[in-house]
Amino acid sequence: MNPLQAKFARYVELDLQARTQIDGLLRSEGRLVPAGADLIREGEPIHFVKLVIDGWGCRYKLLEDGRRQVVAFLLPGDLCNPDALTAEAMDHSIGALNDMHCALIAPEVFDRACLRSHCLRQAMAFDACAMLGMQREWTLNLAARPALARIGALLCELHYRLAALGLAADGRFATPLTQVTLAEATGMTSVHVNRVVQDLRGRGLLHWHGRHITLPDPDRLAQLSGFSPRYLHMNRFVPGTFAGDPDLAAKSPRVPPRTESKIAGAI
Amino acid sequence: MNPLQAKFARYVELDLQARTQIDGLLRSEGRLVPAGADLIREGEPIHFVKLVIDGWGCRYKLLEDGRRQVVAFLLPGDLCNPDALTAEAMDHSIGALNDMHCALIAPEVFDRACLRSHCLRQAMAFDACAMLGMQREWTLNLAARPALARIGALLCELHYRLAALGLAADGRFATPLTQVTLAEATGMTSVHVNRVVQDLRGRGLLHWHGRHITLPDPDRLAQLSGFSPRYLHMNRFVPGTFAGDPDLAAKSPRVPPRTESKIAGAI
DNA sequence: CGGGGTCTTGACGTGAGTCAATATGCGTGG
DNA sequence: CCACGCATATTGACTCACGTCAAGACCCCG
Repeated sequence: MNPLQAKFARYVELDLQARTQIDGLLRSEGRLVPAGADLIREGEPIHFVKLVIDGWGCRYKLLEDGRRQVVAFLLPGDLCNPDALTAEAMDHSIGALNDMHCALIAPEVFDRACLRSHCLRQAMAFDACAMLGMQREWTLNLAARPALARIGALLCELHYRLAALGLAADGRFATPLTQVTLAEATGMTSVHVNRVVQDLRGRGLLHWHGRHITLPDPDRLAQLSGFSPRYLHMNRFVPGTFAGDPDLAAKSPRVPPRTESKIAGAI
Repeated sequence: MNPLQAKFARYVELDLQARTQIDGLLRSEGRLVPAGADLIREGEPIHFVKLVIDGWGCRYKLLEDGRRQVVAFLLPGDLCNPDALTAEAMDHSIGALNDMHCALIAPEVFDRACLRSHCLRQAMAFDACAMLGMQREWTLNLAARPALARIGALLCELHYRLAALGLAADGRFATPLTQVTLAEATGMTSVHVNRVVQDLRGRGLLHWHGRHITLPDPDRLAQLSGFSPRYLHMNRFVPGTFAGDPDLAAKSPRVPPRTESKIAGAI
């Protein structure tokens, strides 16, 4: 099972037609991007739809002062440029966190595949929703949550996404993250990331040694961090890991309580 | 000229067919959402594609502690739920900042219009790029910029988007923003927003009285705030306001300098 | 065995939050 | 036309989460 198919199957049930088209896409030319290198840079034209097959990447922007801000993580199965046919120049850069295998898909090929399968089109639409949802959630995290919750929520999201791909089990997953990268993503200093990480360790919510992370109690971490996976739109995925509790799925889609606004109902 | 058409014309040249389809969409049932009310809430099903005709809205999420975080502003011509056919439940809420007129478009009608015009499809794709781009830029703002630049960049973006619609001239535009709303959007206290606003006033970069904002020197504010409109993808728009300088368009698409990474080229 | 990237730790500085009081402006009803 | 009342804006004093700086420790890899 390739990662794109694994992810898409979390959105909708894929029929044979869709799986065939996906397989077709996967047969595109491949590319190895070494750790630390860029897949594409801000301002460059977009020639291919790129798909992460293996390894992690990140979307980032450089600031005036040279710092870099990571605005998204790319995991296996993630599309780097679904908008190849539209946008003519990148408004951000994409870098590899570890050695990263990508498929380079000609935009026309990509488009044709979408035309040929309704399921695939649907899955792509879900994926776009999820990307926007993640970005919005990330905006909220940075704006509104204190350091501990911020890091906690990021770890929960990564864990959830990886679990959906079958790349995490029992709260454990391999990762190329460093505390510096985490700092670039959370808008904090690596020094402060370090202190927060130790705090999480102290609370028994995180084991992180080298290239492996374990979340011993994802539910508690999620609660502490205000993480709820709704924005990922993976309707067909309820992680076994997140609960011995079978009612989790039922409890989860709660609407946060709203202190009554002066004007009553929504439309 | 309706605002949707005005915006889309900044992405691509609209042919007659596209303009006809857009006019068709605009004839949908309308709705008035009073200031402070919600258009739709997190968790609710999506029945319509909604288009802001007049007034301002915002996307927001509520936090555990009751604060609300604004993650995007919706201006005339903005689509609230282009994903109506895909996502079954909202992962955030949409509220009106002032009295807001919306068109409620049946998803099938929306879809049909897109099918019938290639231009329209293209414009929609651009708009999706822009929405993602804005969200990423906003992520970066919150994570990496100090309060003054954060507010500056937001004001620049709003000004740019409004100017593209013809709703700002000479740096001046009408707005329902309050310092509280601005605080909810920038992840700051309204107290601190106030101090920053006064700082901006003191520097002669902002006039803000009641429901009108003027940016006396948008270029300088943009530079101070690190704002560059690339991420808005409005290729066919170079604001007169942003420059007596006709070379601005040529200068603008710069790639920020990159301190040489250990591993050389991008692909 | 050495070296660079990574992680830790401590002392100290500061931007932004908190709390709380006061002003200002505006829409409404008298 | 004026008075009241609420939303919004402003101010000052004090606190604190997180940044800065700098030194060391660790650890994997060649």
